[in-house]
Amino acid sequence: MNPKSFKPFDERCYELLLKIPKGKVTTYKEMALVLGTKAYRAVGRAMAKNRDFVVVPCHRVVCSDGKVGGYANGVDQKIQLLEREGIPILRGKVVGLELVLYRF
DNA sequence: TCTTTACTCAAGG
DNA sequence: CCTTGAGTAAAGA
Repeated sequence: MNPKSFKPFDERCYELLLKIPKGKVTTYKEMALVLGTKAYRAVGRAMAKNRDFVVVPCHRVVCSDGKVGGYANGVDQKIQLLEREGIPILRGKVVGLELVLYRF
């Protein structure tokens, strides 16, 4: 067994996402950091292709700037979901990202 | 191999 | 606000 027998990159993202409690969010950057990579894009890309808008709370992932980023089901939908969980969003950006940012 | 992509950072306009 | 360029990793052609 070699130390490189890691699960698919996508699966890693999902596991992390599932750890995010309600009312909290994470950034693509934090995800990549925890996964031990710097390919912030790979994280977002994994979501885009899977768009687990039911299995995985990918709507709780935003940009490091607090910008909502994107959503396979529609960015507007993502914003509604976040606001519903108690996360205020203004002009497509999370208000007080640090306050709702879940750190692993 | 090349291009595109739900990213990020830095720099210039 | 915008675009470039560089860094990085995965999917598709």
